[in-house]
Amino acid sequence: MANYWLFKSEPFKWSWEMQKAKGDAGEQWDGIRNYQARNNMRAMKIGDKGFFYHSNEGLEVVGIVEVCSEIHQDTTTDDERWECVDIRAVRDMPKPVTLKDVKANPKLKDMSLVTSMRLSVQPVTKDEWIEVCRMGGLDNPPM
DNA sequence: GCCAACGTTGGC
DNA sequence: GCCAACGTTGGC
Repeated sequence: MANYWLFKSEPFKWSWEMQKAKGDAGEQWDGIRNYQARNNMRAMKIGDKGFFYHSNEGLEVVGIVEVCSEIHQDTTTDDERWECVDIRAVRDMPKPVTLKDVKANPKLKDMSLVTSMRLSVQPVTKDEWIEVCRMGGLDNPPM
């Protein structure tokens, strides 16, 4: 069974458009230098789904991605502590879901996006996944 | 651009 | 192992 996640990126560093340009091959989610975020990636399996969130600018969930590799060394560093997975774009959110929308929804009050604001790779529960997808205009979310 | 939150580092 | 200093993240 798939698990669900949320990947944060500042769009001027790595945007949803750039992610989509990589197509089905995907791209490693590199640059993570935080243990909790890395541990979340270690827990990922191929086929897990995730939200792609624009932080700093946009502040919204703009798309859905899929984990497409096992955990491996982050090739942007020689430091063996830092590993990552590859992700590929699956589809756009028909209607991006903003942080404001998430905060305004009582069902999402325990979501990591609200409670662990600074964590850049977060777990998402199945209920949160379904709810955010619904808000984004996807009644039949990729599961 | 500011600043609160919070993770990491390093001296003791 | 504590905790102050420091650096980074990210919303506003």
